[in-house]
Amino acid sequence: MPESIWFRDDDRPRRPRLTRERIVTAAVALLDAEGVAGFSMRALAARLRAGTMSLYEYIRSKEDVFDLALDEVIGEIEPAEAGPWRELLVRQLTQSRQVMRRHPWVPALTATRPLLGPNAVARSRVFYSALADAGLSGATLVAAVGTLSSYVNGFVASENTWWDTVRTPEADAEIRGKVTRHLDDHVGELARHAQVDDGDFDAQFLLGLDLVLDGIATRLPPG
Amino acid sequence: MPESIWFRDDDRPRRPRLTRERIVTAAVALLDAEGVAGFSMRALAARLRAGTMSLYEYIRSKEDVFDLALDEVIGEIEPAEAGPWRELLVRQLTQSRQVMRRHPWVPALTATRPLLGPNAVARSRVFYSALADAGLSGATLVAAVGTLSSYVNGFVASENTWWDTVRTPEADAEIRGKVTRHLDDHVGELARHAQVDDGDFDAQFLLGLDLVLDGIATRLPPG
DNA sequence: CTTCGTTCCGTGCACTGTACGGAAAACCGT
DNA sequence: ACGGTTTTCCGTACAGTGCACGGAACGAAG
Repeated sequence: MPESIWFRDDDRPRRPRLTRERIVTAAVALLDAEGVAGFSMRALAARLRAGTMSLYEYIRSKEDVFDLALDEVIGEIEPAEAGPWRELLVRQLTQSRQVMRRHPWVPALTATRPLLGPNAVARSRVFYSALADAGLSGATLVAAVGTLSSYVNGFVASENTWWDTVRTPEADAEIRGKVTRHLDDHVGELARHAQVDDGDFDAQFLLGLDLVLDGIATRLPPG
Repeated sequence: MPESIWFRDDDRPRRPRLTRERIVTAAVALLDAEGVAGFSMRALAARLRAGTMSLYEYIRSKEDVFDLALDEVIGEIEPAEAGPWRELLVRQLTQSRQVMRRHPWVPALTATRPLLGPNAVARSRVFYSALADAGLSGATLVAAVGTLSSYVNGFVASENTWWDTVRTPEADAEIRGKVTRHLDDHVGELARHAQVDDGDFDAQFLLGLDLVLDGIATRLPPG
């Protein structure tokens, strides 16, 4: 009795080789490995041992895949739960940065497309409600949230491009020196302590974040 | 006497049809008209009424063109001269935003590549010296500058993607409503005053900017 | 077994960036 | 005026892209 209920799996009456999930997972892996430039539908299909056009049963276009992959990795950010607004936001944003470092292609994509996926809006709500609880509302609330996410995005974007310029296959030290000298020549000693010098991005990140948070704090109602 | 000194132009003994400048100008125009996705070397060459491969006498790759076009439009930002640090920065950043609105492809490109062109570093120096004069230095100075440029980039990027989603050929109002409702459903009334509702980006921009500047102000030495 | 909807995918098309090598033109020394 | 060199121009070609189309293979239902 092979078709007995005990041997069937009614959760998935159809069991296609491909699924949207499998595609998205593979897309994230491919983007991690090759970057946006190295990403192609053919390479994605190859990774899944499938024909290229099979993918199009599950997604409408390459753009779709980008949107899905983006929301997928945004899902890796676990929403912070409770705590004072400031610590909560620091935790949340630190995690965001970690995710974007793990998936360096994220800032490039977020710059082009609106983030409307379920995970994105869920994370966004964390910011809104944290700051609303703290006492913000209206346009100020929107400005605060926007500023915070702009900050993470911008910071990690420049962090990534810095590693990219330095991590080029050859000439690790040579290029590093070249760029540093280039900047030194033109910006002068003002940027002496720029990331360029030491790559201490962790400290810089928290420093800038504190700055923004201080700005937000001035907008909070007294108490 | 056609070769008389009065009819010659000794400034340019060689006078090629193409020049790097002409290419860059055309590239900016093409990017303005078609966006990053619609930009191609063939289209660029066509705009210059030249063969595609002629371009490669003057630039090494498409990436080069992007870098040059980027620095070109950054040059449109006229460096603010004097004045109290805060007004100066507001002026400078407002101008940056205007330029990025005029050339909506800028945020997408800055997210990927380091800004090392002459105009970019010149503008960057304006920020550094303004804040240095105000009393910042070291890592705090770097953090402040980074935060400010992240803010403009991020703000305009989301501003642009918003216009893109809404300005889609068909269904101006329909899509607008769809997205608004989508966000309303998930983020709830917290974002009621989001850009989504009214598109009053100017006010929002200044609001967020003030927030960041307040944060910076807390780092200034007393006096 | 037939029918029908789903899944898979080979082929083809228009288009991309750019390597290569040759034609044409502009310059220079005689 | 003429040969040689260098600079400018670009046609062709190649490997790659996203995806439209239409057919094959398969599973479930009648």
